[in-house]
Amino acid sequence: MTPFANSPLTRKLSAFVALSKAEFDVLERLHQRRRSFVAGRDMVHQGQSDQAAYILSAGWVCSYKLQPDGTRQIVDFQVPGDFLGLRSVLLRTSDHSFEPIVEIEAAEVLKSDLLAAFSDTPRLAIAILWAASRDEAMVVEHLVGIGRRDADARMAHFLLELGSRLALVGMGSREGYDCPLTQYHLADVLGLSAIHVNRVLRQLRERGLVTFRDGRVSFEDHAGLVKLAEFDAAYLDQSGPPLK
Amino acid sequence: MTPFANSPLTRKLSAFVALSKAEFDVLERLHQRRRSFVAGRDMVHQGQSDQAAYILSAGWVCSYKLQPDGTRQIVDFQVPGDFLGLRSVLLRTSDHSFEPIVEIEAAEVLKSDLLAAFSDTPRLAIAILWAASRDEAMVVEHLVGIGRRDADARMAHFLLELGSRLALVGMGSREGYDCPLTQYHLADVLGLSAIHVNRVLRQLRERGLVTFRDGRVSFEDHAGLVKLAEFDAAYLDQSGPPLK
DNA sequence: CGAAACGTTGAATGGTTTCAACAAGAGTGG
DNA sequence: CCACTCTTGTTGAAACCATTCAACGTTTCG
Repeated sequence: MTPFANSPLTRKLSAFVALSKAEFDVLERLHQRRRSFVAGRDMVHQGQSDQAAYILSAGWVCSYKLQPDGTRQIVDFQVPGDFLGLRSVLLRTSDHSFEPIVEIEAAEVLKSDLLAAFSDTPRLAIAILWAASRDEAMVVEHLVGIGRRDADARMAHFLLELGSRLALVGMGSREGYDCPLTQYHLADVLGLSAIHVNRVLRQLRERGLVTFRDGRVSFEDHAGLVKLAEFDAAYLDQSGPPLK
Repeated sequence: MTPFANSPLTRKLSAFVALSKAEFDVLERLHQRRRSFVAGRDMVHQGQSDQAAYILSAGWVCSYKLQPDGTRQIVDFQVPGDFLGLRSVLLRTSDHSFEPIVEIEAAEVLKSDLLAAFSDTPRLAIAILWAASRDEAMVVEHLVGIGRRDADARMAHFLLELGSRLALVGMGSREGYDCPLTQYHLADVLGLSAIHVNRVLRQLRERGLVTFRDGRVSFEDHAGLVKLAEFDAAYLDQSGPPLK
């Protein structure tokens, strides 16, 4: 096993594609330029045009957009194994900001490194683009949730989705997972007020479904929660990238 | 001028990149396989895995997701010049459905044609991927709107965004544009009830901002509407794809 | 100790939905 | 041609979900 066989990104991709030794090695090379960032200070600002992307290896990040009136909408969270700013590398300036929620570890990936990796190992390129496409599917699902689910189902769905994502990199299970988010983060991602988030959490707890407390999400009735959220993980556990 | 210099897609891309003769020709070739579809019947179903994409040349389409409870959330509309199902060609099965809103004209693009075009004219590839990335930015902006704007601003923002998109292909101006959507479509895209859409439209009309009537959107106070929606077209009129 | 961040709760307000009803036009079959 | 239905648009009233305002508790940290 290569030293990075346990890097979260490798784990995630391995869940869907059998990677060759050469592909492992290229992934390993992409992890070379390690950096860390403190919590709370933006890594990338809205409008900034930056040529670097990151592979998150430890910690949580959120990507968000600020409104003129001061409210913010979190578009997505990144957890270990996720790419960060992939789009802005390949295509254009970022139109949203990235903020580490806790201190994080990330590998910086330069545009040139990425393009080189892509031409060396096309299958890896497809696997990575597939992961990016999965991120997009999550944004769409998120849109559906905010548009058409009430606060309870929204919260339930969100907590379940996070659970699935974390399970893929070995950081969560059907029992629950560690989660550094505050109720303010939940409010900003779900399009609710922090106060209402508090009430919704209380209600879910009193119904014996989930407990969100002290940085830990505990599923007490996983099946019940799935039913409440009408959660169908199909958009996450797709059949994988079209290799071969 | 080539026969397709006026195809909406060519117009759209030309607004951001100066296309060479060769690139024009490749775009022309992509428009060969013309098809039409009747209104109301899905072109692609959720979950279907289809190898074809389409370039929409006339008419409107909506892409949406159906919820288990029967409600639907429209993710985006496609207007002439837009790609349809691009992602499902390159990457994976579609996770939402496409429904023509009126009878439409589209050019079918096979995976092989697209890949050939990409390798023949890399700049065109980048231009097309840039357009795809712009679509993504719209989905994100849409998410922000549903999460953090009230019904009035949401409606105003949506009507303005559509106006900008249509103006790019010569189908709209600061005065307004033709629009085949029903109030139910507006409800499903904005995450509102059709009844409330009706009230919001009435209010915007009575405030002298915009009139939505008989298949026509008329801006009566464009500046006022921009202000109400806090509409900033930056995410649409980006500096263009990173060519050169 | 005081300040700041996060969590918690109650009461009032308000935006949005639901229910119910009706109007107008298009298309259909008798 | 008419009656019929279906789709779309419109409006009022009641109910409800979520927000805002206000207050207070807890923990952490300088």
